[in-house]
Amino acid sequence: MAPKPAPARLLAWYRAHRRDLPWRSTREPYAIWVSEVMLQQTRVETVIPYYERFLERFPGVEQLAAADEEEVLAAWSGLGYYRRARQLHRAAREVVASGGDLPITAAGLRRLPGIGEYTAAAIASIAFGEAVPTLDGNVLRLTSRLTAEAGDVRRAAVRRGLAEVAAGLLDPVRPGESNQAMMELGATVCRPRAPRCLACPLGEGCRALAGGDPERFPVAGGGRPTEKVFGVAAVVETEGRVLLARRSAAEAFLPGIWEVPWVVESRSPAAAAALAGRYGGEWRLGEPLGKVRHGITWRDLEIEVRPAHRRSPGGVAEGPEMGWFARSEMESLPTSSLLGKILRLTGA
DNA sequence: GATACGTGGAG
DNA sequence: TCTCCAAGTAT
Repeated sequence: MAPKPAPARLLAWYRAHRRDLPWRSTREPYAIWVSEVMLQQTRVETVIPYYERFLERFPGVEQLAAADEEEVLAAWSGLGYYRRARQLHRAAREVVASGGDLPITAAGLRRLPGIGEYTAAAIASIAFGEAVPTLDGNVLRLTSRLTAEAGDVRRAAVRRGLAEVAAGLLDPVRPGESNQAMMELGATVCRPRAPRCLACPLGEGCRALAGGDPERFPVAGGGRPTEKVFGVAAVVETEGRVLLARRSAAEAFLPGIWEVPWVVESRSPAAAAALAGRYGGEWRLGEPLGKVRHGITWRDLEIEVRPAHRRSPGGVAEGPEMGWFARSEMESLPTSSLLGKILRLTGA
């Protein structure tokens, strides 16, 4: 007899091991919606009491829409990410204004404030039976391990591939239950650390388990950890204008981005001296921050970079273009987040 | 694609 | 104490 297909094994496991959670005893769209928004980046145990109190206070979308924002926020107080409460409230008013029923497809739900890709799929599959996979953190981890996905899961293409894997685990007749089964499996068995692979119904086909180190997945960050490096930035300011340099378009990393001249080099006094010498300053590793000499503010920086993105000393300063810009002008330039940090550190 | 957004639990 | 991060979304 052939072994049961994966979607069936998954469902069987879920029915035997699922936790009894308040929102699992209903398929009412509003209740599912509230639970899914509350569960965004928030632990199940934390959500439970909030969910029960919220539904008692606002039993349906009409009551929620009729409430003052202040009341809604009060009910949310302590849960965190308060934008969720405001957007849920706003969305409830939109729903009531357009008839009182939630959109029944993921695409329709997706247009409501506070409902992103995940939440739209969750509500559509659980409350309305649409066969769309939910790619939350749990499912991402589960599918990346099943396939031993080596690509960075922050990349859109990799995530699309994992969504395909999740779609393959869906029972088309019970997509909501399948999705919850994947999330439950990810939360209780395929955990971030110390996964319980012996208890996993999908262990037989899991490539990460076969590889011997499931915790290696999901891969984020190009496969290599970030490293702390020490560097220095030169904020050269004259008459209210700041000297910026731009990389050549030929450079692979951040071409065309304006930056203050800076170097990044792992604990290399030589590199620091080279830059300091170029601008006539004197600088040594470990000196206090914000030293000003002749209009030049030198900033020590400790930042995290990926080894693949390490540039040679003075990489930016050696770019083909240099220019002076008022701080107000910089808002319209393509700049890196690092520039913003540096300018904030050096004040107005 | 990187970041900000809140809080509390686990290792 | 400290880091990581948990059923993400919006910008």
